[in-house]
Amino acid sequence: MKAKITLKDIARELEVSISTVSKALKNSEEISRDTKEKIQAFAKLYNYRPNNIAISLKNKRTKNIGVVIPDIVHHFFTTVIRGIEKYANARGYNVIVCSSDESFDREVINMEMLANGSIDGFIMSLSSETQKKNDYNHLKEVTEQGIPVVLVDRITNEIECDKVIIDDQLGAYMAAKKMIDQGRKKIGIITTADYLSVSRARTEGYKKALTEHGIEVDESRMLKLSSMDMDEDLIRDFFDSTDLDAVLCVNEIFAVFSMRLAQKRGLRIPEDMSFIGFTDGFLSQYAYPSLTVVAQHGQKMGEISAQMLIDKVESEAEEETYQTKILEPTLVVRDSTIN
Amino acid sequence: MKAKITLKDIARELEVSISTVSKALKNSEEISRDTKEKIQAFAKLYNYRPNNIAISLKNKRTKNIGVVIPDIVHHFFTTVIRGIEKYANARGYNVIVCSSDESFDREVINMEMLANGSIDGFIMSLSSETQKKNDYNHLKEVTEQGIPVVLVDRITNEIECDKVIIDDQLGAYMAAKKMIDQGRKKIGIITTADYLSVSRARTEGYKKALTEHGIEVDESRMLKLSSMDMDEDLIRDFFDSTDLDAVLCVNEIFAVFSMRLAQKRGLRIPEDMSFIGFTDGFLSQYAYPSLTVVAQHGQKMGEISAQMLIDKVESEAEEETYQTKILEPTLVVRDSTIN
DNA sequence: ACCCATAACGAAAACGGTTTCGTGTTGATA
DNA sequence: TATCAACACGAAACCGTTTTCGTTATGGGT
Repeated sequence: MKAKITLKDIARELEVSISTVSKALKNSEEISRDTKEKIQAFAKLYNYRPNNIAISLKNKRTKNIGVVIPDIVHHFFTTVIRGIEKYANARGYNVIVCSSDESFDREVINMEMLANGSIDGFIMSLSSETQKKNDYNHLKEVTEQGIPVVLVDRITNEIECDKVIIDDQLGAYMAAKKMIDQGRKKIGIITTADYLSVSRARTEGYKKALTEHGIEVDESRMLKLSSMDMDEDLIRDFFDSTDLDAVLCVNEIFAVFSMRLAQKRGLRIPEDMSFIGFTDGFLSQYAYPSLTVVAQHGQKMGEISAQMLIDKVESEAEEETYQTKILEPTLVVRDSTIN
Repeated sequence: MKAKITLKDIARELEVSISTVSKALKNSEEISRDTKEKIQAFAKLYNYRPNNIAISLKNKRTKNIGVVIPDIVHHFFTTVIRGIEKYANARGYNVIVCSSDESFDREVINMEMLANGSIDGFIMSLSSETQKKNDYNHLKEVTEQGIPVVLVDRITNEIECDKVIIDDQLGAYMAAKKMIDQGRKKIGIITTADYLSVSRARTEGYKKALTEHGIEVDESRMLKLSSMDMDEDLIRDFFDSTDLDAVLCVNEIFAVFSMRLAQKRGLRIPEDMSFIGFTDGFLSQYAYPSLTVVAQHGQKMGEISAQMLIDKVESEAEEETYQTKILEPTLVVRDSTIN
């Protein structure tokens, strides 16, 4: 086991000072050709690498960014992470991932763990519990310390910071309109409670599309689940008690499960009933029939978030200007809708 | 913006020395009751938190663990990450996630980025390119520096370190046997090239089950894709040219896609053809029909890896003993097989 | 009055770098 | 020969902690 070599080791071995070694390795003009070559050769030979921690302490820059998301396993969030990771790595940053598991407490704990020097900034998506409690003091504390934050997808207006979202309302509108254009009249929606920013927006888009096209919004056609977790019984009851010819779902799991329910009842998809979900994941692609979805471009959102964050981290400027980037969703048409 | 407060700030403000503040905050017996109370109150008031980076530099311990995996979006790996993150967090560690994207170069770069003090140890799953090249010098360098490594799922015998895998051969054996017990005779397998440790083991398990039950292994019933990426055309050709009544697939995507192909050809599942995949993800649960799978218990694997790593990191002992933990897979029977 | 243990605190080194500011040695110039 | 710039390098501060090892008082014991 050969231990890591430090500047001090090189200095001792070559009988020069630490500063000389440091400068030589940075190819400083201050050091003579001979000395530089000697030191650089020695460093190469012993595979010298500067200690990141020491550099972080000196620069007060860690080149780490903290990512706090509600769920690592959910497809959408994994694509966001991939986007963040990809962009961040390209700029020499590492990504520390923490899952809040939709829990307020875990979100707070994770942020506190990271906020004491471990990271240069946060990218986060609020846990459902946080959105429900509407308590953002942990975010306020962090921003007040001057740590940049980018909120992505699940955001709040209570915090002033950069934000990246897709236009959920437009996405739902596009989906509902697609169904309307296909002649559907009895369009249902399976969504979650309104405290989730994205669900609220999607529900609004759905309503807007209906009213704009002269279809009355019927509350009995709207199922609001209490969380993003699957509740098979509630969905079953909903299908039993409601007469529908199209269903919009706020995620792909609800949609695919609903399709199976419909199929088991002998309905043909999309002839008898059409389906559209949110999130363009494997489930949608490989479901049978394949699912038409509103694609959220998670990877793109991740990349943009990372870019906004790193730009802010590296900008000297003290300007307190924040922007909200709104991406346009895309309707990916597959076999669960006509056409 | 209230900047972070340091020991020095407290010391200056209270007109004591830095050492006194440090000791007082650790409730050292050396410091008088009065002084401690005063300092602790002040620290609480100004919300003092020690700087992690400084502590890391001092202790040569970061409380970070580096995770390098081939793909963040793949369901199995996300469950592994979740397990790691869950366990690590409970023990006060953070998780730095890097994706190698199945690329050797990215794997090397990521490890080098992290190996210079940023982490206390690695948990990794080899990229397919690495397994193909069979080049593990980057791992050797890291272990030689005394950085603990735990390999998970995609492992190699070339490196001595702790390992966590599931018994892939057994998993495939169980799956094939299930099909045989149901009277299937023409059992195919869709797998990937043998350089992937897991695929090799699965193929062996499949062969073993067949030969043990008097079924001849027919190479024409074995499709070996060059990578984990979906190749729709090759699978289509395979189905066109091969007479099968059951198919084992090394992941759930291959399986679900294959099921759709079979369905499109008018075959009934599981009556005419049965399917079993690996990885118990959403796809398997919500496919139609739902897919029987060999569950790999990714989260459990992650937790165990994290435990092994952290135990090693925190153990003073210089013992060079490594263990390989082999988990048993579970067959999750659903509707793509009879029963 | 002297010795010494003890309590309470501070100085300083250390972790591994970066960077500013000397400083001693050249050689050229006036 | 005195002056001075340029060159090549070293000393030391600094980032924020922890920790060892003093160093003062104070008071008790004799």
